[in-house]
Amino acid sequence: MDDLAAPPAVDAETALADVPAGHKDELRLWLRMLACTTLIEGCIRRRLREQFGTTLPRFDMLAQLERAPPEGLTLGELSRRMMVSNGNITGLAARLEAEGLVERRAMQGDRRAQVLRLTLRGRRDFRRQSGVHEAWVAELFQDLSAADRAALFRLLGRAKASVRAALDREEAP
Amino acid sequence: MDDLAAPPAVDAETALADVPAGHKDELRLWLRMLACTTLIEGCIRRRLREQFGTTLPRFDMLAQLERAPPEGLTLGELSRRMMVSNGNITGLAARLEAEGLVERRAMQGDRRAQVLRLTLRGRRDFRRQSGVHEAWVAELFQDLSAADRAALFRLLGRAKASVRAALDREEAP
DNA sequence: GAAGATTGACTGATCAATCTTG
DNA sequence: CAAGATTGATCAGTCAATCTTC
Repeated sequence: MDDLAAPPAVDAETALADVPAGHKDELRLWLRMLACTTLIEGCIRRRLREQFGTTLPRFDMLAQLERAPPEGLTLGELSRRMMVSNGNITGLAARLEAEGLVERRAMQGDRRAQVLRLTLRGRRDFRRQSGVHEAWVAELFQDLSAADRAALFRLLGRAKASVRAALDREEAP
Repeated sequence: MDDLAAPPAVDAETALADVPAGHKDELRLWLRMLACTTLIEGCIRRRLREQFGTTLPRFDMLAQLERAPPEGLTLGELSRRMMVSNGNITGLAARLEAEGLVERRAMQGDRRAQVLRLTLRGRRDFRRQSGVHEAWVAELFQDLSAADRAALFRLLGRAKASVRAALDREEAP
């Protein structure tokens, strides 16, 4: 049985009909952004599983490696680019290596580091998936006008800058 | 995409058969939205852990229950509002119940369903956390002008509608 | 049969601790 | 000591199967 068969009639943002005043606007903005992202992410995860038998983190790792320099990336660099922890990368890389989609080499000049590269099969698998994935995303946004998409892109850029600034303030007071 | 071995006529696949590959901007929009959300979520998760020793899913469940009717919510209703699977809710509720933040009752009239409510302690804990949480979010967006926040909120609403429309098309062709 | 909930196997994510190398 | 990577414990999340009740 599919637990998530019926799309939710109510989500976190919609359910926030009545929060106390204060910084309610920012909170509503955040909840709407989160709801939007969660919807898209859930759809893409489901389709990746149904149509390719894979998952989003695996797809992401292949995507990072595909657009990386041919010599590959270290696990640490992957960790930073994918914005996940180091330990997470270790396990993910191990699974992909076991399936022959990725290969690791010792980095010359630094015997602590490992460099990860796509194998031929990994590259082929990813290429087969990425075009379809791109079309899914386009389909999800198709009811949004080009002008709205452009405006949204720009505003998200500013939002990201605002968040990064806050994080910088946090660690350098 | 594989032109030859066309799988059975799923609507999604038909739609992406004729993709003229100009969808890079939708992909960039999605990746930026995801990055923005991930940044904020990571910050909030970290602060919840550091300052309150709790996690985002726990906080979310308490938040849903706090603004729910006094008789509480069923696990299924929580599942829909939090946009996570039923099985996930079961475990989460069990952990919160074990700590005395939440209590469950049989629903009268339907012996399949369980109703979840905040305990007094759960309500007190959540109230202590939620104001601070709201301030965190406001702080993260503080470099964004009120006009930009309003515009972003509106555009995210349209984006969400577009995604929901695509999901509806998917299951009712 | 359908719906609410639970369970089990699994992937994935985090942190804290550790090992190795620089 | 610092940095790269790995390990172990724990929490979350999914799906698929199952049980009970409607």
